[in-house]
Amino acid sequence: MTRRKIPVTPATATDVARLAKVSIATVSRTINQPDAVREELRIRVLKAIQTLGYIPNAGARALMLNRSGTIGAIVPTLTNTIFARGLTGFQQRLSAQSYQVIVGTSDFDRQFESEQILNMVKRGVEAVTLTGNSQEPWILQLMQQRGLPYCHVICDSAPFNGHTVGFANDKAIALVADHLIALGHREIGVISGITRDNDRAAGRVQGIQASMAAAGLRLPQERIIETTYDITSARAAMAQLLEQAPEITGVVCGIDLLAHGAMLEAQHRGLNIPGDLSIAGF
Amino acid sequence: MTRRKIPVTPATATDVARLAKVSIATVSRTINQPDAVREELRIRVLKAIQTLGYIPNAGARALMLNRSGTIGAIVPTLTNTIFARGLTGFQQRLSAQSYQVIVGTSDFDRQFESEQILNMVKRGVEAVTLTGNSQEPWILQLMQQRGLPYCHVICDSAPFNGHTVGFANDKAIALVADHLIALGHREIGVISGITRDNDRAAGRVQGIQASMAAAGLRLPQERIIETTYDITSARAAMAQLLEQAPEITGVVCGIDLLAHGAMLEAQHRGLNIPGDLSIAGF
DNA sequence: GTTATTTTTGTAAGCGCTTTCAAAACTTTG
DNA sequence: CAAAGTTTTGAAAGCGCTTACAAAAATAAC
Repeated sequence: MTRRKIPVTPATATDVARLAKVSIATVSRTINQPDAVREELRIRVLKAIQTLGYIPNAGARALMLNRSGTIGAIVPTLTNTIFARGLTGFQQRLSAQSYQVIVGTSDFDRQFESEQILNMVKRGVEAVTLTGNSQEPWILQLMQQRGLPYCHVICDSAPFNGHTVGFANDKAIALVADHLIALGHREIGVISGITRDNDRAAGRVQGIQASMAAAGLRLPQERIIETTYDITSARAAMAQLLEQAPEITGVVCGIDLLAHGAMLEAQHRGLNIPGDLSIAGF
Repeated sequence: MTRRKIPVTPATATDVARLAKVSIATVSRTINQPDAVREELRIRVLKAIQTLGYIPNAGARALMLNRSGTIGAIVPTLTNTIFARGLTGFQQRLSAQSYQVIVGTSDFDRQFESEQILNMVKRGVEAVTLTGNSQEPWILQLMQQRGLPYCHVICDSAPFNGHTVGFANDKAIALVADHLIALGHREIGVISGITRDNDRAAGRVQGIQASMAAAGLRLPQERIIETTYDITSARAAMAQLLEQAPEITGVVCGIDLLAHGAMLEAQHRGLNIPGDLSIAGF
């Protein structure tokens, strides 16, 4: 079995230039503007690239061009399919423009989120997409000062005149609550995500509150349960809600996953849906 | 409202040095080895960094140190929670070592996967984790030649003596099939992921085949349905399987998601589980 | 065959950073 | 207080690349 020689340091443009007996500038040109190089030399260079297994160093390139070709995206978590899907689409779209996406997960923690963004800035991302609008102000200001474009997603307003793509979480879920009220429900509970550092979750609770207030209904604190986004916790939240407010006839959930858990728990308790209880997701 | 001055080009170490009236070397040292700088100067530099909003350029740093501080991870898709979870853990662990993870999705396409890896190599990742072992050989060889560490995950063997972390997909799922056979099932169907470019899926089908062969059972082609990983397709696959082989009494599914879909379809058809039909996931 | 024009190539500077090496500034010592 | 040792600092090189600019080569015009 022959042993292949392992070059410790990968070939650089200089190596290619030497082997092809051209200047390093010609190597750069054959890669970036092939038409500007006479065919003879171009072929020599290409051959040298081939034999050396040369791969251009994107970092050095970015340093010269002041363009990294990367875009950052912050999502709370990858385990929620809605974000995973969104990210996938984002990636595919940008990949077509030969941009690479750097993803960061904030895990619903503002401070950690800022760190991630800062890291991206260090790495020279050319733009950043953010989930929601509850970032720490300093990191947003930092991006603005640097003229680094960024965009808030899944919300309709943002500090510092930030761009947004999304909808009004409160208004949207209010429609759900309105519907439940129209059906005659008066005692309504809420299962929400953790609202701390999560403007989407907080906005939705507010929307429900607004809808109920408009209908002259009260939504006491014990009818609002916050929980993490997983089935088990959602079930527990539902259990707690039924414990604290057995009189409720309707439940509005911040996201579908929570509604799923709520339904499981209701089913487990022998409650009939929608006979005994209405459960709405979002 | 005062208008804040927007610096078009972010501050560099040189700017900091000028403002703090020290050499650029001292700036670098204050950041990387603060103890080597006299307190007076260090404070001056720190203050300058503050006022200029200086953020070190990670690319330039990587260029000098020949270390990018990034690690690549390729997964087939983010929409499968198993990968999303794995990635999250991976990220968190490496984040603690101040490494940043660059994720790429192959979408179960070898060629696209190679492109993603190549991109990572250009970007100077210090290591790569791969899902499965069915990468295109050239890209693996390329990494080996560069002495770039990589590791195959969720499998137990790999070309070119690659490192692996995982289990034998065929052996593992064979246990499932063995169990079904032990329960007395003789007519068994399989719902698998698309085996093309997916060694895990292929290995699992092989494992089931081996198990059945050992028991003297046959697994004809029409009892193996391949499908994409989503509930709707899984249901359709189950429908097709029941169509083509109504005599089956047991179904082994490549992953739990497929089993879920299969159960929904069975339920929809009024089949009793496990009375009429046994369905196993993985 | 000159000269003017166009195309192709190489030289060299520099992107923002780290680090060696030597000079400068302090501390000890005798 | 000078000599020797120790610590702190800056000048300068260079990581791998792109690109203005000038030099060289090829082509066109006379």
